[in-house]
Amino acid sequence: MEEERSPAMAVGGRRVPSQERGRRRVALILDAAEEVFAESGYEAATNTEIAGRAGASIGSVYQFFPNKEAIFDAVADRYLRRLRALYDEELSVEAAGLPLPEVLDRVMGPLAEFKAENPAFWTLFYGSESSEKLASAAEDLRSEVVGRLETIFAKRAPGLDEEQRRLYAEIVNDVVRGLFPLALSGDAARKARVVAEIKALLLAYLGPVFGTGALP
Amino acid sequence: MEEERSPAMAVGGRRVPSQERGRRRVALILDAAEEVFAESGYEAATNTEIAGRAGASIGSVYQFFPNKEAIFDAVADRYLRRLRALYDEELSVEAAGLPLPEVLDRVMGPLAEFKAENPAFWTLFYGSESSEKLASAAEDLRSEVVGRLETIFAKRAPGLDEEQRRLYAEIVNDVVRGLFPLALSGDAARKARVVAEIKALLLAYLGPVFGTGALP
Amino acid sequence: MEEERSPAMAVGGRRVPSQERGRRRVALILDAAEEVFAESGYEAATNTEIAGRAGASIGSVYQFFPNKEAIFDAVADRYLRRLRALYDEELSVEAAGLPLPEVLDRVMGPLAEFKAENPAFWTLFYGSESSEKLASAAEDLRSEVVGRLETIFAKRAPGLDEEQRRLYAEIVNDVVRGLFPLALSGDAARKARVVAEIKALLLAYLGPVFGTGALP
Amino acid sequence: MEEERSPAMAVGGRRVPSQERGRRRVALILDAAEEVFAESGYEAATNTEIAGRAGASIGSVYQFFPNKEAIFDAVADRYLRRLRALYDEELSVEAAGLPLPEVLDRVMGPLAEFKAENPAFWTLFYGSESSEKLASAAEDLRSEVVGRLETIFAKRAPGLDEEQRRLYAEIVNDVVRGLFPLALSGDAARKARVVAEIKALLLAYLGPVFGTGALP
DNA sequence: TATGAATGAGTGTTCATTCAT
DNA sequence: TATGAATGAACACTCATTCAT
Repeated sequence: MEEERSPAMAVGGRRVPSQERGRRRVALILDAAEEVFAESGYEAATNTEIAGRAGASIGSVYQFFPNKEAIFDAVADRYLRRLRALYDEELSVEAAGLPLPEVLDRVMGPLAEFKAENPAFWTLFYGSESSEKLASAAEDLRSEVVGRLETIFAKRAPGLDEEQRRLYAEIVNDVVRGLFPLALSGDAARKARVVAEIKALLLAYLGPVFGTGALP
Repeated sequence: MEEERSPAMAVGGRRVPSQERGRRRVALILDAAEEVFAESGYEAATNTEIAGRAGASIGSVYQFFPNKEAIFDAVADRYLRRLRALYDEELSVEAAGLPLPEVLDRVMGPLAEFKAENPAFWTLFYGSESSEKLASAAEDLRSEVVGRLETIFAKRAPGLDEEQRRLYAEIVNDVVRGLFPLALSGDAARKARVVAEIKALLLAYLGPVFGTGALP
Repeated sequence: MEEERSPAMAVGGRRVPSQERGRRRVALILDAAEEVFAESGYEAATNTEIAGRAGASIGSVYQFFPNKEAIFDAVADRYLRRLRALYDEELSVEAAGLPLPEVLDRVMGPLAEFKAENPAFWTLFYGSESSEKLASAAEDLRSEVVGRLETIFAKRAPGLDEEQRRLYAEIVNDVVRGLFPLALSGDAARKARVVAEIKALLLAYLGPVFGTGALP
Repeated sequence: MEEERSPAMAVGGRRVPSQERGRRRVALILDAAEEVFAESGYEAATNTEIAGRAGASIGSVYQFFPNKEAIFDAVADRYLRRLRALYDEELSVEAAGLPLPEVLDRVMGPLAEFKAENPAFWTLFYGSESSEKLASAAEDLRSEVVGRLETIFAKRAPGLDEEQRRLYAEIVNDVVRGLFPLALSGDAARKARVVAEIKALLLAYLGPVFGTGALP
């Protein structure tokens, strides 16, 4: 992935690894951190555990990250970049003109794919509100999605009050966020069914406002 | 509060306080725990802090609760009892026959009221932390609400496949849970508006299946 | 010692020990800390070592002191109280009227006694300037002595410019402080000799200004 | 600086740098170390910080110094050489014949100059920390000065008991060392005044023994 | 030779839990 | 029964030192 060339460190690292070895280390640490944060939550995760799973010594971790928070930030940042890349492909401005069901597919599709490929992601970002750390990272993610939805809604219903438009965007985001765990609570068939229900739900709600057909 | 006569301890207590004084102590501890858990989350909360706010010594706390987990369980249990009492009033079986909008009011009303009266509740149960502890408590709450919704839906659409019915119940629960935080992100007007939107959303989705009018 | 009834904790403790057992603990910890600080200096001293020598667990130490700094402060405070008590006896205002040699005895005597009884004291307070912690504690001690000297000098030479008087007081303090280690570098004979030299030195310097006889 | 031709490494180095480049590196490292030791004290100073300020990598530092102690020793040694050079000029054997006030000037002058030019020096050597490391370095410095004073005193009072003579030398050294910080606690006027007082103090004490005039 | 990544023992500190009084 | 002192494993983080490149 091109956008990860100069990685994580941009966010708040201690030392940008200048050797190839260091760059590999950082990636391993982030992978391990992802796992551990997801399993235990931010508070309960321990740097020692992260180091252990990354096959590194604790000192090595601190060579690149000044503290636990920075590790988390780097993980969050990596997620954000990846999700943004996914949405850049599927939910660009042109997508606004597609029929509403397809637009919804393109909202939920990347998220589903992302969730499948990054099992830690959902737990981490949408499974918490209490830790400020987590909440702020989740907020970044939320802005990303809500912003894109607003743009699309603006294209489809230019006359709509801006605040109302934003509310729609937020509702869509929160509905998806609220229902996605249900979609993963079973086998593929179940999953398909729940996703279909979510789509039905949103279509019933949004159709009258934004029209269901393709934009002319 | 009547429903707490034979109290919390049923869940995981060490010793059922037979003296009035003991019962008061337990209540104070739970009140304090509620506060502390809400402010700091389960992990970061400390038993010493809880004891302090309850005006008790740490030794005293351990006289009634064998460990931190038990305190949390008791808090959760108390919530569950209170919420159940609220729903017993508003969402009894007879409510199933009311017009759908009113049914939805009776689903969301108690929750809103409860959330308002117990500020710790939402943060604690729906702001997980991916801790198993929290997740299991949240699951109990979820069953409570989903079960009631199933009963109501069974009344309104007896022909519906049971699994489908359950899915509807779960979706309603998750939508409400997913959108409620948005409802509280602003002033009273905002709140009313978001709640109205949630209702509109659910009506548009459920109306065709369950009918919007009162049951004959 | 009467003045240590409600001890150390006044300075910045975490919890005032309410049980006798706790009070004994605190005293043991302070004794150990005194030793360790003296041997290793503030920076290099470790709380674990202090706990170990006090026969306490590390947790016990933190039960009474919130951090290393507080331990040091308590040690310093204890020294200050003890030294003050000593000087209260020997260097009260009336002492100002004695013959100068005796005044000097009463300046150096308590210090010598104190140094002998508290071997850690000198190393700790007069052996450092670099650590701010130490420096500030030393400053307190210095003020104590310099202040008393000023009072005495004021009595003996009321016409003297106040600033000049203060300078004399500071010089005496610093000379004593600077030469005392020499006084302890040998056996009793050597010690007596050096102390005599210090007295001679100060008499030669102060005599012309403050007179050597008793005040009328 | 001439006296550093075959440099510091004599004391505890790992490898005598034969290249010009290496010699410059060592000097830079020592400069940095001087700064860092002075700012933070021996214990708190970190080799990484030293390396950083010297514009070198930590590995590079270890190419020249086997450990932190060796760096300190080299710094101390450099000071000693410099101070010795200064005293070689001003306090040579011939100086013994000058009038006593001038002799004292030549004792204190170089020290004042040296202290002004090497701000780290005093803090480092006379602001111990009760570390053995520091103490031993300070001892070297002390010997240097005390030795010279003994020589001078031997010239001026050949009949004096050797031990007594040594005691005088030590006292002078300790008085100066003890009072110099006071001399720097204010502006130039204050400084001059305190230095004058020190001189007066020492003259009053030494005059009767060593005579104040020039040696015939 | 220079670089900087790797190591891990050690430090201050916290907190659930136990236990003596 | 109530109190609060005692315990120690665990955690975040540092830093001297070594070693691969």
